[in-house]
Amino acid sequence: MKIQLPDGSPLELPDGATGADAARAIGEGLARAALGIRVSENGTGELRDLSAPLPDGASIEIVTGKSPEDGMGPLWLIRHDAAHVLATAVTELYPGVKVSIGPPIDDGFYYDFDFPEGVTVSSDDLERIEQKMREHIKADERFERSELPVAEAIERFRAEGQDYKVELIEDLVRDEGIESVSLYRNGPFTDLCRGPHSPSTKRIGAFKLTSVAGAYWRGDASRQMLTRIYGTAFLSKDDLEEYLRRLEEARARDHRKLGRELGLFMLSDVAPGMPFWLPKGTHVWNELTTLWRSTNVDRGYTEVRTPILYDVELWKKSGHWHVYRDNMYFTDIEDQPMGLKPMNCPAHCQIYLREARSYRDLPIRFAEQGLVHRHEPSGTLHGLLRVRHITQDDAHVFCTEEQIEDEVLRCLDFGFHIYDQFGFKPRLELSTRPEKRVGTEEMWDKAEAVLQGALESRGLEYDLNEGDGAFYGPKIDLHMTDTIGRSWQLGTVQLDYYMPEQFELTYTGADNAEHRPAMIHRALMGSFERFIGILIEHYAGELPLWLAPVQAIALPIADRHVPYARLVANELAASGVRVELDDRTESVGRKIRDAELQKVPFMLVVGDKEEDAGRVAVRRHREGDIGAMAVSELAEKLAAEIARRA
RNA sequence: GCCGGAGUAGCUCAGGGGUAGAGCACCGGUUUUGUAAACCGGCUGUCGCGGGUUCGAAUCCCGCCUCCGGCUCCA
Repeated sequence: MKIQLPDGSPLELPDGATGADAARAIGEGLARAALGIRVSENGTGELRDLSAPLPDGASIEIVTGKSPEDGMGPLWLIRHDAAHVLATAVTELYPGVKVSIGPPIDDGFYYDFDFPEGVTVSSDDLERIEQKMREHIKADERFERSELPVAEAIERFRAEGQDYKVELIEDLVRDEGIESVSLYRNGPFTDLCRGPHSPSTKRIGAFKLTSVAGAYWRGDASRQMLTRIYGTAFLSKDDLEEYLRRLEEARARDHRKLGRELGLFMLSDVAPGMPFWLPKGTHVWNELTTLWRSTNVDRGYTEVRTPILYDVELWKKSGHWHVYRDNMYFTDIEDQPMGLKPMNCPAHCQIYLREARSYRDLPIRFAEQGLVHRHEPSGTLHGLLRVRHITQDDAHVFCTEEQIEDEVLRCLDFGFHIYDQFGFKPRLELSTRPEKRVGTEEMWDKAEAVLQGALESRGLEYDLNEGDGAFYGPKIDLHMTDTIGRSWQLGTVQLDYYMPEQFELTYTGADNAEHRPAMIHRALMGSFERFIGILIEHYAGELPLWLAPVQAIALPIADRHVPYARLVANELAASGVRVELDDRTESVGRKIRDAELQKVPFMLVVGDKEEDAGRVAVRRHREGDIGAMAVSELAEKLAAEIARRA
């Protein structure tokens, strides 16, 4: 048989030859380094076991530690291996444990177990499990693949009490009509597994179990809670250490830690999920508000303010009572049931309804820094990134059918304009019609086409999230990741045909007939809370000058320089700079250190020399001394930089 | 909400049935400082909350709250 190598050259092999044979035919070194093989038949490549026979005429590529990862590469293989070794160790250490699934993931792998009644595993147990895993890796056990008819496989796993495996096979039979399954054995452990695997356990260069967590079987909250053990594996010890070091650094950028250290906000047991904004954090918030307000004016929005508490009848009409009640807070006022708003749309509809609207008025764009409350489950709260008190940079655009496309594009462009300001590169997601929805198929066809068209007309990459739209319309979401890679939705642009219907919004057309406007719901930053949280992590607390709570601090060298330092501070303040004065009786080294730790962009050191010359010695955060300049020159420079929002 | 872990001074953390500790912060004093921590002294606590066991509980047990990591949810 003949196969083709990546450089296009052919390789002749005996019939029935395997990937391992091919590697050996190319070279002993390659054979030793080989972890897997990528086999392409008819153009589609697939990662396979080295032990699998090669099809005649295929193109192959031996996967080694140096191969690109590209979705499924060397790391995928050894992490998959490591998951099996983890299950091997756990089944040995905990007799009676049931195994479920254990895939490789972005940064490592996990395996989900159902431990016998009364057995709990905590992070204290990980070391013991790692020890056992090391034994199996040291023993360099081979991964051996075998196939078994479905009936036999079910019988086997049932006999072993491995109910989850039985369920998996039964589902594979039902959904894919398979007749046999593949099993992989390494040492004493055999697992139902599609593969592929590297040749043996020793290929796992370095690994570490990282955490224990709960996870529902099949991601279904109504089913058994399993114990998930997370780990990570790399080809070398150095890679592992580098990864752990990066994780450590990432923790230092955590907005919750920085928020406390920099005095931006606080959280308290007396109001879980509802941040308190400290004076410094409030400056950040206010700067963002100024940006928000001016850009909304620039783009034709008018600002409104609406109540946060409404008669429950409104929520019944809007549909929230039916679909969103569990996420809302209710109270009675003089026996009248009221609900705190979880969204601003019904409020903006009330304003729309206040007067008769003409097609000449459209589009009408109401923007509000809208305060909504949502009952987020207690276990999901997370600093500023998941809160119950949410201040949205919300807006609703009421427009005609013909205006929708243009308005959607304007929303997106507006969003990118804001994100550019911070150097954010959001990941885009298009969510389409969910199973539970309102409106006609034609409406959905058009709405989805409009959103997709908007993305494509801007040449934007996006992930399609089928069936995940709002019940009233599809949406485009803007996502950012936090410091350890968790994805958070910030902005959203949604097309809504439902709310105008519910509230009977109308406008008079050129034909003098009544028409129904469409509604675009959009929040671009998403919420101030979440946006600032991401902002803090993005900048690692080193906010750009215009956002920095304290933009400059005057540092007198000795007490006798305090009056001059105060003069300097006053002059800067008069130019609109947020400036402080450190008049403590401390060494200048101490004052600098404290200002550096507070990440103050400009430190202004003043002593005899500066006072005599009417100048300040300027020190830039992290850069150090950048030389002396006249106070007026500095004031001008800072004011200009702040105005540019650079 | 679910699973696991944690909660001791403002912060970071030690202690683990018998008088509550350290460093930093804070306060007082001395030093008057030239680009990342001057020196000396002092203060600081419902050991998350409630109940129980005990002669005695921060420590053991039960319930609750909050936080952390996941999962579900949200989007």
